[in-house]
Amino acid sequence: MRSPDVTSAGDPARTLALLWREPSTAARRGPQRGLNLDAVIEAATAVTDTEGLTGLTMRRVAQELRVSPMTLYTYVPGKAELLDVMLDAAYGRMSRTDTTGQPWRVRLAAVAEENRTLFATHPWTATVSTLRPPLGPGAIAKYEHELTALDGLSLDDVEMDDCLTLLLSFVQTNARVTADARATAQLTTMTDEQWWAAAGPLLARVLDPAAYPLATRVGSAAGTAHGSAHDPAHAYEFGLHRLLDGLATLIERATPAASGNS
Amino acid sequence: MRSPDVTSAGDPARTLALLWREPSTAARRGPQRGLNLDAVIEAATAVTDTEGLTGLTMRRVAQELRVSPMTLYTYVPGKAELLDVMLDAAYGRMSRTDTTGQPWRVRLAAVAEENRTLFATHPWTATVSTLRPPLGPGAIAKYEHELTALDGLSLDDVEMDDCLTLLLSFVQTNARVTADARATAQLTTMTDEQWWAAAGPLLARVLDPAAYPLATRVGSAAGTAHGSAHDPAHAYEFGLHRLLDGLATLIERATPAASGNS
DNA sequence: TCCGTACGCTGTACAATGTACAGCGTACGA
DNA sequence: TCGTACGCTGTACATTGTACAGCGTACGGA
Repeated sequence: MRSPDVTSAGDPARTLALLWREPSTAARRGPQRGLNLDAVIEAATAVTDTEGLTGLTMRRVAQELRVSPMTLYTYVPGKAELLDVMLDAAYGRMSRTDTTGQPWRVRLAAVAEENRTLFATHPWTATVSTLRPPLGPGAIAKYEHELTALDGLSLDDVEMDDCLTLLLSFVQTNARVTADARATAQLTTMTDEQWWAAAGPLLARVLDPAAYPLATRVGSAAGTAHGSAHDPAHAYEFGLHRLLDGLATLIERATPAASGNS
Repeated sequence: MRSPDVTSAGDPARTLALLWREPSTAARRGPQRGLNLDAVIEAATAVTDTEGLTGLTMRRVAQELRVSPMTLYTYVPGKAELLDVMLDAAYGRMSRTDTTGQPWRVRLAAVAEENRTLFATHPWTATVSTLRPPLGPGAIAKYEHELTALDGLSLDDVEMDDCLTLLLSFVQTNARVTADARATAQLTTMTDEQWWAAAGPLLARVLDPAAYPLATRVGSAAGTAHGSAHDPAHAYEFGLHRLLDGLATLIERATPAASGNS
């Protein structure tokens, strides 16, 4: 697999058959299978949860299952398809809170929170580009559930998709920062705090504060406010409120009296 | 380099020295240098602009410069540091519109547009995680310039950084989709449209519309509205307006009469 | 003028990864 | 009972970043 970690990079027909567990073509012959697809998914997910996407190698998963690397290829066409079924399975396991009857802000906040939990449980899911989503049962159920949070408002179908895309995109981007921080810390054997502690003084030696007054003032203020340069939890709270405020002007445009209602 | 494409993955001291072009330690001895750092940056940027981050290999850049791969290591400590100076150089070349005196919405829209232009000119810059930004002259100048767009409003320093981070994060995420689409198309030798044309009918065979009414209705509506499943240009317009609306409630909180003013 | 040495440049080599390929053995259907 | 489809495996190759050692150059000091 090349560097962009993307879903649906394999053959669509083969991938969809795998996602929907289409039954095998003919009667079984030969030796009994020692594993099954779900066992492979489970092992691969366990490895990736703890070691990140860089730890997801066919050899590593095979080792976990006490099997030769090439054995995996009898359960999965390739690594790209494995990633697809892993992600769809994770989508399928997400909890889906029933917020029927609640104000739209509460409903959307719940959707955001469910995705945030997914990204916290499986950090690698935040770093995968789902431009071509895995079209499996998990992803479809997730999409259906999340659209219900936007149903019944005065939005047309395209606007519903727009709002959901914007919201999920924000949550994923925020989670990606955390996942990247973890991966970078492992890669450089240095936490963000350690890196700033090393880079800050070096920067101070070459940087003229008079030439960049705002940058030095705001940069140091932001740096000391949160522990490091970026605080994803703070950015999440801040961004989610701004974003919901922004959606409010769209959702409540015609009926300002309905503020906060479903 | 491992899979996450991140900045500042190398030694901070070595990287900062490179970014700020600190003069070499002692008097030159031995053969004349055939190249210089800027030539390497230029060649690497040209390669990456056309072939994406996957095309950025030391061998490929060396070939461009008609030099052996290992020669590059006399100009740059490693690939990680090369990426840093490439990015900082790109930041340094960005145009910085003077929007002094304009309403804050116009100023922030200009900042967004400048970044959008960067990502359009150098798509790979959108796919790099700048969790630990390259602390070079280009990045600092960019930060200073963008903060001026938020100066003079009733925001404190931390809020200024919050707003800028949220805005830039949105623009980058939007651009990353476009860059990923390009990379995926090249990787799979299939455009997004072709992929949907292949996957759509396959999905229709296994998907029960009655079980997922919203997903099928909204999904197809969104799909036909824009040509494909995602239209980054549409998502940009939609998201930027929502986001500025959301910032408005913060910026204009105390002085609602100042709506749209600087 | 001449030489020692610092340094630019290069070829070779290695580790890690996805996976093509061919072989080996198993157990089901006839 | 036997042929064959199929599960599993070892080997092998291409692609990466880059460590290492060698080779030759040209400057600083005599």
